[in-house]
Amino acid sequence: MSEQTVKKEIVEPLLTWYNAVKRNLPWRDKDNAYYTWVSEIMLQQTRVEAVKPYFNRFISRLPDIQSLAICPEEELMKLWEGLGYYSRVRNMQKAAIQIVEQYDGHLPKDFEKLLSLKGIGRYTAGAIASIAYRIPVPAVDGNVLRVVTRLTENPQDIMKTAVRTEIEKQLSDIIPVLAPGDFNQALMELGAMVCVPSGSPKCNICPVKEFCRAYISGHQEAYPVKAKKKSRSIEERTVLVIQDGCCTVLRKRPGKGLLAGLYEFPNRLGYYSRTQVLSYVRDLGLDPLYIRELPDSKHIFSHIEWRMKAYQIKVASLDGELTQDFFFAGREETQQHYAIPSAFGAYLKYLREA
DNA sequence: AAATCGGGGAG
DNA sequence: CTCCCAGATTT
Repeated sequence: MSEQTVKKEIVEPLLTWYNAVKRNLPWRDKDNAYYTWVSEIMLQQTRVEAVKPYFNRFISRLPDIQSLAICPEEELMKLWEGLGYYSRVRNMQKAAIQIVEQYDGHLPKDFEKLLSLKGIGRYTAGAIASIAYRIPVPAVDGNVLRVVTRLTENPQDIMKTAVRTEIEKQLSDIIPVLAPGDFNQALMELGAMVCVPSGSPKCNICPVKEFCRAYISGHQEAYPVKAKKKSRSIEERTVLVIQDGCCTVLRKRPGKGLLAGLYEFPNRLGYYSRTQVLSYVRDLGLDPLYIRELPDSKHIFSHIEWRMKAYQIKVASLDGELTQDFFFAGREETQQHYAIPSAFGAYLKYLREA
């Protein structure tokens, strides 16, 4: 027996429930498509609570698409520092430039045109179109996939593209023309607050439980179905906090790959001994005066885990140039201008000991 | 279709 | 620990 489709009867109770209990979020009900865009990019794979402190600061500094388009890279990355998935903000700036050039600085009021912009996929295009412009298109994120697979007891793997496409089609058939944005947000709000991903869903307070096959059968926890993730690989690294009288050595990471274009303490793959570290520091053109070990730390990315051993090395003040991309930076200068990812968070405190 | 890309909170 | 989060892009 094939799974049934999501019922049109959920629309009204869902909208009523949403209007009664929705959270007051900084980007919600603001009638500004740019705010919707920024919030949706920040919210990709990121919890509402994590986004809150970033959103207002970002909007204050970059209040419109034009200002985003011309923002210097260092400042842009600093605004995103700690939020992760840094290509999101780089893509957003590329799109902003395109919007200024092609659309007179206004987000296009068209799903396909939104979809063609950098960093805007099917979910985000649907969210902006429906929330900011009342265009009746679905916006299927992880919340919606969970809610809908429970409503319909859909046993398919939600990671498969075909499943999401099918759910988009089902939702397209019931999405209310008068309030598409509220409907999409209501599904997401329900997923975040009631039909939750961790722990038991709060079916007792669900406005659409009577239309939910999983609730009726008591199999809520069986959905959504999702293939198990591949396990993370482990990388052993040695992190170097190299300092003269005032400053600490930093490096700008390559423009592609992990943490692209962010700043970091010099670090090497593998665990180095003191002797190996001193040899490496001399190779950089520096004159080490003394060395001590710092506490180990660990950082978990989505697909890699760094296990870090670290050293603090005092070096003589330098006359000439450092090799490669390395440079000395003061503490204040670093905090103001250089975005350093959380992976190095355990060693930021030593910036002050330069 | 699978891999890459961050960081933090919940259980 | 594992899993997930208002996913998109690259390979």
